[in-house]
Amino acid sequence: MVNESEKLIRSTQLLRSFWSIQKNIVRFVQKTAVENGLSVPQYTVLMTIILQKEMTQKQVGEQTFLPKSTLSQAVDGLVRLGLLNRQQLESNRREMQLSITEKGEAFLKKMHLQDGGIHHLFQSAMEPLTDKQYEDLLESHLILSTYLESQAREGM
Amino acid sequence: MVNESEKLIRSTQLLRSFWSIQKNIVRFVQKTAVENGLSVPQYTVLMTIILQKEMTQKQVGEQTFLPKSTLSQAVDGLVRLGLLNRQQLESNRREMQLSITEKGEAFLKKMHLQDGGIHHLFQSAMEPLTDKQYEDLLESHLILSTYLESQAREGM
DNA sequence: TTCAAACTGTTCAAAAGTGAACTGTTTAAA
DNA sequence: TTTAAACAGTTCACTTTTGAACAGTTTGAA
Repeated sequence: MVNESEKLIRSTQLLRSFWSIQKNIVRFVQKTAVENGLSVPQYTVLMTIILQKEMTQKQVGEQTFLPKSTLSQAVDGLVRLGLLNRQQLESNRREMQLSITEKGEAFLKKMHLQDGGIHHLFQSAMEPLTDKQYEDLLESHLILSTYLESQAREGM
Repeated sequence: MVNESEKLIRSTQLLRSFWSIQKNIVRFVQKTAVENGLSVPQYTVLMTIILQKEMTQKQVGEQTFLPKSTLSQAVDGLVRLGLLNRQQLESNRREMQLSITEKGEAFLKKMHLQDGGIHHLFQSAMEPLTDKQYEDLLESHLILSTYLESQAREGM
């Protein structure tokens, strides 16, 4: 049986555990982004859009939680760099349809293969994990993020 | 057997998995911090120091990866708020010895018990995890963070 | 000793991020 | 229709974060 104070200890421990990985991810994402002339929000936007090739700015905002002014500026920069296409949605002219350009795709691909980049680093870090550990990890993360996302919606 | 392209897929998937949790943690840490009149770096510093009660500013920097100008300002604010003690180390007058004040400890404790705070949220999120899943999760994270930390040192 | 290099932290100008007010669009109630 | 409220995105002034130059301290080679 797990009492209240035990639960607080556990949640603190798990948070610290995530934080210790998180700070490293952020550090390397930052490094990778800056080396390629992007800000962290810009990198985040690209990584989000590449999954579906085409999304509205609104959807990107919902997925990333970036404040809309930050998002607007990030997108603007990416468009100016020629990495994103942006055009009003005909069905609703308030919304912006975003899609990654060929240049954008090539850019991301190059970034990911980069030596010393975050992906390369993570591949090495994962090496000691067994297949089972990897699968379990993804599953546990999904359980947590599902709950967190559901809560996130509320405070908006 | 896992080939190179499979490895890239996996590392991308795991990174995304962490990111989806991370963005929620950051969001709530931000919220919790702001509600209590702190910046995120300040909250980070407090959470780091509470573990050992007493650390040098240098050590805090090594643990958090905060740029030293950010760290300096964060600490300065915390000292001004009366949450941290700061004094030169007699054994090396370049270094600053930091310790949490009673007020600081009480402050953190209050924050952690706060309803709707990040700890409260995480406790609920963890509910569906079995003990085994929890243990495995911590273990896998430890494997990953151990490697990441060892690499982090290099680019400094 | 002396003094140059390494170090720890601070300062400050510049860069990045963000809240709030705004523009233009859509919706739907009157 | 008309029009007020809701909505998506932009702008801009303000805040926060950060790199680079700096001040003071320590180290160790000469």
